[in-house]
Amino acid sequence: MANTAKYDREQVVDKAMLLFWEKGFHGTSTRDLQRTINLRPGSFYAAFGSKEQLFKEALNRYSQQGRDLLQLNVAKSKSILGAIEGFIKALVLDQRDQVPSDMCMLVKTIAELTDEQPELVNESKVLLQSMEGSMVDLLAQAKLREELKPNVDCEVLAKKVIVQMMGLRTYLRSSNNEKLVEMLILEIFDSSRS
Amino acid sequence: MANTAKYDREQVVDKAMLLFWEKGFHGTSTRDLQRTINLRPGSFYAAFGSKEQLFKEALNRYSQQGRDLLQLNVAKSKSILGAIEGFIKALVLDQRDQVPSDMCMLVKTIAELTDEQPELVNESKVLLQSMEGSMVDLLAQAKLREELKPNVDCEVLAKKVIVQMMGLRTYLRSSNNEKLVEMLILEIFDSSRS
DNA sequence: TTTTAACTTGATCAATCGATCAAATACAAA
DNA sequence: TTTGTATTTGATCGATTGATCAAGTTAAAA
Repeated sequence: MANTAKYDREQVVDKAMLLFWEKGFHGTSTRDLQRTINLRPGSFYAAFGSKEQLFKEALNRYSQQGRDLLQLNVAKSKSILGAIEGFIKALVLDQRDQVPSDMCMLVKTIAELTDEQPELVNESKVLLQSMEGSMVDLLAQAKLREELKPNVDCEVLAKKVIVQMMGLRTYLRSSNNEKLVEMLILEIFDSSRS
Repeated sequence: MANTAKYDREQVVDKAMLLFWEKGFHGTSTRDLQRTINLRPGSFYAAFGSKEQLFKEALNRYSQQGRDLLQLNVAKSKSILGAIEGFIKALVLDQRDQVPSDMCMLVKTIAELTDEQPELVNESKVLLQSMEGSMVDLLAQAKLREELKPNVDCEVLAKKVIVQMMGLRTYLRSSNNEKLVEMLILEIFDSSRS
């Protein structure tokens, strides 16, 4: 009936995500994008509608990658807390030289954008909430396994973990002090471990 | 000998700073700026040279405001730790409805910009370092006054405080959870107080 | 093999970007 | 009051922005 697209949508979104992650929404031009993903304007707008919609898709792709990394660490670690620590270390330190920014793309987005892009700000907030939810679930499991003190509030602890991750990644970007960041990652659960 | 400028440079930089703080470097156009500070292009470029130079001046103005707020809290508080807590509360919570963003302008800048604006990224890092230095000095005073446990490393604690501030302001932006943030501010010195 | 609809391509749109400049204006010094 | 110069003004620069579109190309369905 018709011609078929010659590009792989997943690969394209992935490349766009990396560029957006590095340069931000306003710092990335549609021509940057089109060159990076090797699509001419017609194909670009037929596939994604607008720069904003592609960014939204990139946010979700980014978030999915984060979930995958967390799942990977849960699978390969014996303890839940060890898995979370491994996840944070991998995300914040080990992946450093393989990704375009030290900072979380969702954080970069809520930091950069205003009410002029409400959908993108909101999507980032929702995805961060979702990550916090996954953290709550894992900590609840850790509590069942008696890895945590019985009086620990998992929802509060999850929020603390997210706050630490946000702070540590930002601090790493500003100071490049890996030693300190590694130390503080290991301290996250210090007062909650059983 | 000549005509004299009709604008107050400090007021102009202050207004520009607020706009940059809200919308970021790429999100703020020179026309936005010129309208906000009521200067025509000629005066604008005669006074500041470029958008980038004005942004740099705005960063320093922002940083000076932060130092002033810290100094104010030191002056009106009996204890050093109380002063730092008061400063953080004022900055993160009380000022919320009077400033254009929940987040630190220096953090927003290092989050948004790349090697394409090395001077602005570097200036932000330097100013953050300077704030950390002030924090070290205050904590050293607190230690002398025996507000801190004798084994506390002031330089490490200062870094922890900065990490917390970065994390908490970002988390507040993403979740709007003032209650939690207030609680976590009060916990910052929990394990260091004598 | 022909048809037909989806996809690709490159030119191009109006709007806006950061920045420049000549002319008009205004004020301090002579 | 006149002179000289710094400032102000608005037009305008070339480049780039996000996005549109018609023409050309491709491949699945008939």
